[in-house]
Amino acid sequence: MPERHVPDIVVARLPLYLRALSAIQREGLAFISSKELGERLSISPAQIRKDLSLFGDFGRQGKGYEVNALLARLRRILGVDREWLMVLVGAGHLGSAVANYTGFAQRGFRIAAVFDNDPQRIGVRLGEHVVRSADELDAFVRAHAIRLAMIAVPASAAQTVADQLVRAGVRGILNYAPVTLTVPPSVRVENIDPVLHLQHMTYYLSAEPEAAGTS
Amino acid sequence: MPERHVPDIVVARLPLYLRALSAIQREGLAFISSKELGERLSISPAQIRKDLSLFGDFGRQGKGYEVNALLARLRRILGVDREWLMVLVGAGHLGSAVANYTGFAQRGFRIAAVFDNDPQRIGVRLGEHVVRSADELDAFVRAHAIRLAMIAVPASAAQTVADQLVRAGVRGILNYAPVTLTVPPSVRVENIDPVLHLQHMTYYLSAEPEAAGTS
DNA sequence: TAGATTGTTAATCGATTAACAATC
DNA sequence: TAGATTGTTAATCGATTAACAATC
Repeated sequence: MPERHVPDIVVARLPLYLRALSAIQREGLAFISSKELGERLSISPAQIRKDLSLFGDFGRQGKGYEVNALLARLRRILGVDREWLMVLVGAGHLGSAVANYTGFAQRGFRIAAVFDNDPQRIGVRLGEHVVRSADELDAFVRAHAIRLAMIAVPASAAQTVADQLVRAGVRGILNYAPVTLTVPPSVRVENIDPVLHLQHMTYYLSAEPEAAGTS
Repeated sequence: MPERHVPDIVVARLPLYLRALSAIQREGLAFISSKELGERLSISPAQIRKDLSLFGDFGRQGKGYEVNALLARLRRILGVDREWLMVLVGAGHLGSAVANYTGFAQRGFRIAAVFDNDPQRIGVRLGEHVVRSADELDAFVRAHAIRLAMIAVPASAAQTVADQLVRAGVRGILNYAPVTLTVPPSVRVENIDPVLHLQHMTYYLSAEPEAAGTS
């Protein structure tokens, strides 16, 4: 019932809670306290309680949160209590891996079709898909009212693909290409660039030349 | 010379600056202002100036930042002004895609070897690698003083692999498995779980039942 | 009941932004 | 010079944490 302004940074943590709770459910635990959940996720118990309290009172004093109930509620909040259809654009090495990854369907994200503009790849079988021509992308997205897409094309082609997707009605893009996409404010983009993560880590692994001492 | 306490959130933005500046360099621009860089990245100019000023005075009033010089400096700050060797554990669909991705080597991250514990996969050619037995992992990491690793094994095996890597001396792990890893504080972990990003987006794409109006 | 843990408030902490003198 | 943009300070904004009454 509450559902006040939910900061985006809180929304970003909810899937993490969901993932951890799924594991806890598989372990057969019926209740979990914010303390223990926090330990598993390296998040403070206070933060977990505060985040969850934005959406209602799920906990029970003295016991913690009922795992099944909280899982169901989080799925509902995140909108993953149903199946989502996605299109995948790009059938190279990365696109192939994405198409073959079973984790999407397991968690409710089904790839409805895979597209590429390379004649060499069109028609090729990819897991349970046959790669389609990018020419069919617009019609397919419209026909199936697809709202989610994944881009796994080279950086040079990513913006063009994004423009096509947006025009066809896509509202969320998971972008694997190492470029910042420009889209209208009504469209959400999330980026995955593994090199960015590696560079983040090397900062800490590189002994800074001047700053030898810690203090 | 300055190099005061650098917040981690600033460190996380530096690779983004680096990536954008590389593109700007390819376009042939010699100078870029914080205003224009900010527009490309959807980051405020003030934030860019503040972030960069933590590391010194790179800019020139009236002109902006010299692209080449800033690029070189950022590479040095992040520790990517040299090549890093990595090991990749897991040679399934995802591991194969990672092994074949040319973007790592292009940006200075070289995969030195690929490991798997499935006899079916050991010995198989993967891009320029031949998959090795996981039994050799520890010795290899030590022999080559490897500090970075990527985990692309099933969730159920990820923690065990992480433990092995840490014992062998790895200091940074890029984890593709959808689990939270537990490692000593001296080891850094970055996670990539595409489903988490999708769930983040579906929150906004799902019309909340009760919150029909915007206000 | 005694013990444990929630939900929430207030305090703290940290990050972002606005503004502007300095200066290329 | 006039115009543009930096580096930096102070103000604002927002997020995290500590603490505790409420209560299962």
